[in-house]
Amino acid sequence: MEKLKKYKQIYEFVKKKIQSGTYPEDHYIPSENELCSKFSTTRTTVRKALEELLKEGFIEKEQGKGSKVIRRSKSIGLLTVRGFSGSTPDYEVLTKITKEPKISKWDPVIIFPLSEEEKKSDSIYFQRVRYINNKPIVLENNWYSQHALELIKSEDFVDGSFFKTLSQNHYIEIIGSEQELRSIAATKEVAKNLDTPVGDPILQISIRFKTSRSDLFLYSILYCNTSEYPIRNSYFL
Amino acid sequence: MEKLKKYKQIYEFVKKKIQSGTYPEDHYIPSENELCSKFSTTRTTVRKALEELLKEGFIEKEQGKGSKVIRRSKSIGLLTVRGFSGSTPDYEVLTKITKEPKISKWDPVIIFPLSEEEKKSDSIYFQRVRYINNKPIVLENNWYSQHALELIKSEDFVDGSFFKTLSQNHYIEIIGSEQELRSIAATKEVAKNLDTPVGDPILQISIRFKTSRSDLFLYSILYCNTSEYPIRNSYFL
DNA sequence: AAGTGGTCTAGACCACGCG
DNA sequence: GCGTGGTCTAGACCACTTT
Repeated sequence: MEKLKKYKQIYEFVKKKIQSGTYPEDHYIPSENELCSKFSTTRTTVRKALEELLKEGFIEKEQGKGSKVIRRSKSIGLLTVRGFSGSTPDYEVLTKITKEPKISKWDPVIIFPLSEEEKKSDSIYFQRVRYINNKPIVLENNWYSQHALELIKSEDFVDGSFFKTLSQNHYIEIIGSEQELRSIAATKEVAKNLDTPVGDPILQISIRFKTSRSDLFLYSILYCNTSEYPIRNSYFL
Repeated sequence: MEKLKKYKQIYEFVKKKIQSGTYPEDHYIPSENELCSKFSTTRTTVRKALEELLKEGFIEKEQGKGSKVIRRSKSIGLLTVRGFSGSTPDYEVLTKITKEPKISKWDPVIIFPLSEEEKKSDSIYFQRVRYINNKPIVLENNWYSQHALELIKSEDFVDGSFFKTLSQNHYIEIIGSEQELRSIAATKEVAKNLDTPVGDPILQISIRFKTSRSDLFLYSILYCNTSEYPIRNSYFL
């Protein structure tokens, strides 16, 4: 799996230009036809790339005018397939591993039904805290099945990113996710990690990531302090 | 605007079959090629319809096998373009208007920037409570600009649905939304309407709906009691 | 080998915004 | 009138799953 799909190339190209500021906020990106000639492809493929940028809230489309870079507000665009690192705009983001990956029992807080193979196997579990501008904002618990993928130590994470590691070292891609959202009161553990009073309202996001390997799912439970950085989501078409 | 777009026809066709149980949970729907011949169209169009069903969590795709109806769990699939009525599975849903549509000032709780025309105009405001199985689950505040659309009385809502009214009587379609999620403590008003203690964790969803009329946006702020019915979201590809 | 969904090509016509 | 994005056609080849 060496070759990047064409629509992914276009997606990455435009995304980088946006993130680097080459395409500034509120400005129009090149038209679909221009991107077509630039990448020697057709509108179907270009539109597929733009559609993904649309879903992730990087651009918005205006019929008859063009596609415009969205003015990014102070909030984190979660709720997309990609993990945390791919979803925050330009804040200073920092991740600390609070519990190293280790073999453990499946935690009953996981609300998604496990497959038979997963149930028979133990899980690999690790915990991280995500900081934005030096404040702890998200506590993240992660599990995956030991039968499907070996234990990966956190020092082996590529650029500190678990998803990037899966992609580059194991050729595993995330192809989708299901999420369930609840508002809960901070437990002692959540409060301690997010430096917030016990009982404060916290957004709990339970996620099941689907991967390109049909026997491997990733399960995450995020606890988000949304008081300063709410979660963003957009939906089009 | 009489004619329904073809991909929308296919979308509605499959969605109805799923909701009526003709395509049961966990079963495969007709293949893309079958749908092509049924509707005398090409895969591009069929795939566009299925993509929307995918985004809204009605189906999932399995490469090499087919598209399967998703087993629906006890949660409300919000966070889509469509409003509440289009997003809950098969529970008994009931809506009560708690504040009739009337002209009022814009409420500063709206986090989205208003256009100049909107600022110059007053807003139409109404409030509803959504019940699932006779429990109040969502308190909904809604605004839109008076300059863009007249006041519509709640007794004129088609099937009690505001969005259906817009579509059928005013030819206005919802084409997208932006959302921002926060976990908050229930205020007195929220607590009273949702029959829950003051201070309980509540999921607040602020939404800006884009419509086919470029000068008209709909603004909603939902307060959701997620303790029994969490909010669902899925994301693919 | 046959059928499925995933990607892609090379066009077409339409609705919309703007000068 | 022209360029933009929105919809649609009619194919092609690929990767994957099942028989």
